[in-house]
Amino acid sequence: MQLQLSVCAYVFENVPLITWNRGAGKISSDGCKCDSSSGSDGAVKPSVGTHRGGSPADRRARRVTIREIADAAGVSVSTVSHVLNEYGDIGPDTERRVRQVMKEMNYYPSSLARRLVKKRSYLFQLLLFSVEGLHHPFFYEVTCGITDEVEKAGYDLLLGVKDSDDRRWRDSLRRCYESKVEGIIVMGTLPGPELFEEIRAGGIPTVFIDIPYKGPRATYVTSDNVRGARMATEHLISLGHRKIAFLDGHYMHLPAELQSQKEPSRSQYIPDNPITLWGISEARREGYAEALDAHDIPLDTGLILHGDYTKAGAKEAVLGMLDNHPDVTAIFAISDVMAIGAMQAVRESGRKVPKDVAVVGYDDIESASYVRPALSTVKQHGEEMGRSAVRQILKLIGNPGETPDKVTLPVELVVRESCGGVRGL
Amino acid sequence: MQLQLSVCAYVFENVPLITWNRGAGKISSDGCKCDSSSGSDGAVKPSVGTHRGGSPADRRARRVTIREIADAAGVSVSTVSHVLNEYGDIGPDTERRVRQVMKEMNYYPSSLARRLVKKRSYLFQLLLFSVEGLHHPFFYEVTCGITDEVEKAGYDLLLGVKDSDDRRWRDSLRRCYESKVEGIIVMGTLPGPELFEEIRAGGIPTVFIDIPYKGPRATYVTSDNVRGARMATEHLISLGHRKIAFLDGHYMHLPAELQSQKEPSRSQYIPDNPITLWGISEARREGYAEALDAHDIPLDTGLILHGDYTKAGAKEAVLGMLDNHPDVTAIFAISDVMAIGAMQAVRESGRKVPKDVAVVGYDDIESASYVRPALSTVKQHGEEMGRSAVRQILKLIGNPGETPDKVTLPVELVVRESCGGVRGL
DNA sequence: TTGTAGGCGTTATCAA
DNA sequence: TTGATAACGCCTACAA
Repeated sequence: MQLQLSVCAYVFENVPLITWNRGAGKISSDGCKCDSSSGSDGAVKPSVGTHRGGSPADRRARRVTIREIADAAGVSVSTVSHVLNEYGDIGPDTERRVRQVMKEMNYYPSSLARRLVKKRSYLFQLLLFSVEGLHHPFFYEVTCGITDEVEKAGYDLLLGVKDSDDRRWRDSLRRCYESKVEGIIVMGTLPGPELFEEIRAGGIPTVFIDIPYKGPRATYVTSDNVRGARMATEHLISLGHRKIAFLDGHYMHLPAELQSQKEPSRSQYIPDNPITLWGISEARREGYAEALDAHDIPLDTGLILHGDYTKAGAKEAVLGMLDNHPDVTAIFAISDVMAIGAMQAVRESGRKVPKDVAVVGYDDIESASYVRPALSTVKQHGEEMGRSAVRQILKLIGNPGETPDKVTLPVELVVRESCGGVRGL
Repeated sequence: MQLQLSVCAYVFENVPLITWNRGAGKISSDGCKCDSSSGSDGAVKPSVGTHRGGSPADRRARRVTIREIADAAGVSVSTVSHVLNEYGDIGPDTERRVRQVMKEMNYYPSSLARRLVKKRSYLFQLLLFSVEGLHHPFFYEVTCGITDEVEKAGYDLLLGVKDSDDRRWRDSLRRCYESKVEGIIVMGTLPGPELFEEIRAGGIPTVFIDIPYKGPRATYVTSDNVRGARMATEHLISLGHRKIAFLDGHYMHLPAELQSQKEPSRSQYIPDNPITLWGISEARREGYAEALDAHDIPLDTGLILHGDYTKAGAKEAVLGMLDNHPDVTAIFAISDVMAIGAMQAVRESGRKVPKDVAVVGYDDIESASYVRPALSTVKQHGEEMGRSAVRQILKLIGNPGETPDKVTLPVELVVRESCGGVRGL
């Protein structure tokens, strides 16, 4: 009863009868607009002759326009527009009256019209390329960061999710062009390198998240993957491990000639090259290699595994390795999901985590703190990455001409139980 | 080199010089539009006099318009429009020529303009209310389902995420009104019951996900929470348990007079009432009660705990209960996160899962299969819920007048290890 | 301080 | 089969 009452009160307050009457085809009690059938025009102000009858397929509720507000308030449309946009050049009582009418008539200016006339869409597009059955590790966090920042900047955010192996990704871009979005944020596993070319040709400011591509109007934000991997590896080293396996995911979409190289060197990262391609996978391997190098541990390519970013893939890879390299005492996986698969493999081989084999992951997904032993890992700041991506787009828009450099966010080593380093060795 | 080449090829193919030239302020080689400074008009067709100089702040790349296509192709705008919308009443060579020009000039029709004139936004809004530090259990899946279905229907999706305790949620709705979105999908933990009233007053077709509210233009999709809870509980019963605790989350935003009742009865679910409020929490408790009832097990209110949907809250609640009711042999938690907290509590109390205390959760989050013992749980079909939500909106739009009934999707009991029911007792 | 008029890039309605 | 023209709802000079 309580609730019922308040609902009614609300309706009466915000949906004035004048509107209802119009919608129902009755005679309007104010203003000057009449149905096309009735020619009587006894209104106070005839105003300009742009009035016409209701549109044909008008089954949905009529929307109030600025003109109606103007008529009802007895002022011109520009006056209404000026109070709407707070020009501050409208007389106080005029403004009051206009605002009053707007509220009474439940008026919301059409951003569609506004955008058209302003020649700006105030729209960003978030494009997520997802792999079937594989959660993006921090889509949720990134999304929260993006939406918040986008809203603060006065933009709206369009969301699109596409399967990475869906060949129709060009449609998504076409929609971006038709919507005239002012910026694009791309994340996930790309459907292919052609996307870069398309983005480049499109010319819309684009920020990639965790995808190292820099073009004329495109840049990226990522976290310090080299450092994160190095921290993880060095932590293991500090715990006394020297035979440390590296559990890789898969290669990014690199040009063919780079893909074939199994061991890309740091030199492939060419900051001056407008098209820079260097996957996070490579970055983390680099960090791993750096750590080993710094401690004079030779890099054994036999200890570099590929888990395809899945739990099952990781499990299989680790099981195989444990056979060939029974002396391995630690595994650094570049994703938590693979780390969890690795832990299962270790156990299935009859060993214990972390006593026999220590494991460190990457991402700090929710599960990392739930599994037992709790997974040590490298935490990225997803929300901040999202916020940062939006800020980069804003820069790209405000400063065409110069492309901001990539943003590298700090990471954090989260030591839990799986590396055996909580207290002493 | 390979890549470099293809990029260049692409640029040349799709961004014809004519456009570049214009952008650079040089003389256009075709068409009839000139810079405001130059008055020479030696074009083929003078066409209508709507030409004006470049807009003031035109630092961004000029967008090609339908008029320019028309001029370049030597036809009228309506002809281009007809080609664009496939009216099928254009001569084959005219059409070919127009299409050719569109491709050459890299033309993408403005959906902004189209939407304005069509008086339809082709926009849906997804509104997620998120609680700080609490992931929605299947936001990812739901989102995938929604985006796919939305795109199929020819709509675009606007995304907004708001903190549940953010008082500014009305802003999000205002933006919906200004964008003239045709439908809203709401999910998460609502900031308060006033939202229902606002949604109702707004009159935009709305579908809630897992929030049981039905109004004049609003309905909801959920999964069969009563059945899911009943299945989970009965599974426990079939395993021989009779002292089964129920680990609740918290109450939905119910009207005050309902909130005070600690034990809402089924009768509160009134399908005929336009405003139906019944949280998933209540539904699952109902299923739990049904199961007990069907097996003549008395419901002990002392076994109903509140974990506040967090791991820590659940842990604390279970720890307390284990003290007071040491005879409890099973726990049914209405979220996996709480189930995981419960398992930790059980262990900390010196008991084993599932030997001493069996645990079943709800949601089937990723972690459920990662924890040990792997968590038995009730799986909901998030993606399908998303798809379904979109379809309901489509119905609501196509059929104003009648509001489709709520959609209840089936659930699945996933038996893993935590209930001890994998093989025998 | 307020009003008039033109235009944003489409589609729709007629007319040719 | 094609073309001219009036909206769509708003913003913005410029005029009064």
